Amino acid sequence: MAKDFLKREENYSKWYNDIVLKAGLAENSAVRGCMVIKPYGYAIWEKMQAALDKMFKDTGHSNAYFPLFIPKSFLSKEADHVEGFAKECAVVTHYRLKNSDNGDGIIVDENAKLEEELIVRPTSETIIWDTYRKWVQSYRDLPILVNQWANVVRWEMRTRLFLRTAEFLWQEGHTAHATKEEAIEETEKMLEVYTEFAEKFMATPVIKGLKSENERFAGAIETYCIEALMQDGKALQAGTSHFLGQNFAKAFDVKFSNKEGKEEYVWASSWGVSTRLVGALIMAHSDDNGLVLPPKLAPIQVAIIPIYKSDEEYKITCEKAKEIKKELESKNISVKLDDRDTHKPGWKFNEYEFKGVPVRIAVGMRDIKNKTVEVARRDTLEKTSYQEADIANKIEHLLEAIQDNLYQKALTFREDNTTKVDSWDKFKEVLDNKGGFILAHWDGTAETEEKIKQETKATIRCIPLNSIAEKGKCVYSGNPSEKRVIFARAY
RNA sequence: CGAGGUGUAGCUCAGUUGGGAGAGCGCUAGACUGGGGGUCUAGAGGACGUUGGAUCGAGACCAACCACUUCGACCA
Repeated sequence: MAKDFLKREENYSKWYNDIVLKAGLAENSAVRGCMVIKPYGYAIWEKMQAALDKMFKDTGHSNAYFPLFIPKSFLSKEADHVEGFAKECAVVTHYRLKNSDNGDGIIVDENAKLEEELIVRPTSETIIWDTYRKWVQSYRDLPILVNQWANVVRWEMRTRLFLRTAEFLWQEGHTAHATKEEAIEETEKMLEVYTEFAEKFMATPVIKGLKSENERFAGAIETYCIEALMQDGKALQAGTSHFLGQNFAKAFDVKFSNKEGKEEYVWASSWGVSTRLVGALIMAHSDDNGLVLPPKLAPIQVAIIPIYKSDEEYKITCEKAKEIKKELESKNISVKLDDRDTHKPGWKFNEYEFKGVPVRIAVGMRDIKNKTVEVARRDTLEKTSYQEADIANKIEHLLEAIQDNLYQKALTFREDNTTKVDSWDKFKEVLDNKGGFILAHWDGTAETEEKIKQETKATIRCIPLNSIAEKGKCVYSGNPSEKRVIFARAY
C-alpha cells in the first residue's frame, strides 16, 4: 500500500493528498469540489467535535440549528458581508423538476420558479440575526450564547481535500450581548478555547493574533485568529473569532431596552472552526510513513495484533490480546484488536502505521512465554518489549508521552522556522528558501500589505496579541512601525 | 474565469503506420506460509469519458461537449 508512497520533500502536496486517500480519510465525490468524508476521517472529526462541544458547553453555550437556506435579501442587508461572500454563493432558483418533453431525462420546471431566490448558507450571520431580533427585547434576554454544528457552501474554484472544499462541516457560534466590552470578552474567550483545543488536543502550537483589515471577516469590526505552521513552511488559519460590533444588529434591527429603559443595539460575536482542522492535523504531524495522530484525537489509540502460526496459537494469542484489550479499556483507552485471519501481521503493522495509530501492541507465543508484549510507538517508530504486568498504566503514560512529544516537536519546528527579518531582500530570501513565519515590521497600511502580497504571495497572517512594542521601520516601505507582525505564505 | 495536461479493468497505466483490448497491483479460489505489506497456481473482471464525423475498418484521426488534474486569479 505505502510502497509507492511519496516522501514529503519530493512533493508535499501529493504527499498530503496520498495520505488523505490511502489512510481512508476522504475522497473526491461525484460533485465537483465536494468530498466524501470516510468513516476513519469522520471519526477524527467526531473526536474534534466532542472535545470542542464540551468546551463550548463548559463556557455556557447551547447548541441550536438554523436553516440551510437564506433568503437572498438577507445577505445584502450588511454591505461588507455581502461583498465578501457574493462571489461564491450557490443559489436555489426553483423547487420542482419535471420530465423533459422529448422524454430523455428530467429538467427544471420553469413554472416552479421561487419568488425569492434562496442562498445556500456560506455562513449564518444573516439568518441568525434576523431570528435574534425576535428573541431580544430587554437586557434580561441577553446574552444569547448559541452554537450550531452545520455544513456550509462556498463555491470555490480550486479545492483540496479538507483544506478547501465547496461544502464543508463546521461549527459557528453566534452570540449577542448588552455591551461592547462583554462582546469583546466573548470573542477573546472563544479564541482562548480554540487555542487550548489546538495545543492540548491537536498537539499543534498556534499564534493568537488579530487579522489586518485585508484579511478581516466580511462584516466584522475585528477578526481574531489562531495561526499554525505546517511542515512545508506554510501557515494555516486554524480558527477565527470575530467581534462584530453592532453591524448585524443595525442591519437586522436587533435592539433591546437597557436598565435605564433606553433602546440600544445589541453587540455581537461569531466564531468558528471547520473540517479544515483535519487537514491541519495531518500536515502538522504526519511523516514519510504516513499519518501520525495525537492520541487525544486518534479514533484508535492502540491496535493489538496477535502473532501466531497454528489454529491453537491463534486461540492462545487472541485470548491474551483480549485480556490486554479489556485492561486498557478500563482506562478509557480506545483499542482495536485486529484478530482477522485474512491479513498477515506484517500487513497489519503497515496498515496501522499508515493510519497513524499512536500505539501498536503485538502479542505472540514468545511474549506469552516471557510475560511481555511488544509495544511500538508511531511518533518515534521505536519498538520496546514491555513486561505485561500493569500494562494499562504503562500504556496510559505512553499515550500521554506521545501527545506531549508531538506537541514539543511541532513547537520546536515552529521556533526553528520563525525568523526575524529587517530588510526587504532578507524578507524575500527567507520566504523563498526557508519559508515559515516571518516576523517583520509593517507600516500598518493596506497598500503596503497588498504590494507585499503581489510581489511575494506572502500575507500578514496576524498581528500577534502578545507582541512586545518595538519601534522599527516597515520592511517594505521604510515608514515607522510600532511592532512586528507575522508574514507567511498560507493555505 | 485564463493557460496546459489527462480520460482504456477496482487502482496505476501501456497500447507502434488505422486492422485480433493488454500489463502491474488489487480482487476470488487453492496450496505452501505467518515477529514488517510472502511465494506459487488457477480464475473473474472492459459501453476504451459522451456525441457526431471522415474511412471498407477507430482505443488511435477530426470536431464538439463532459469530467478530472496541474499552474495562475479568488478564498477558510
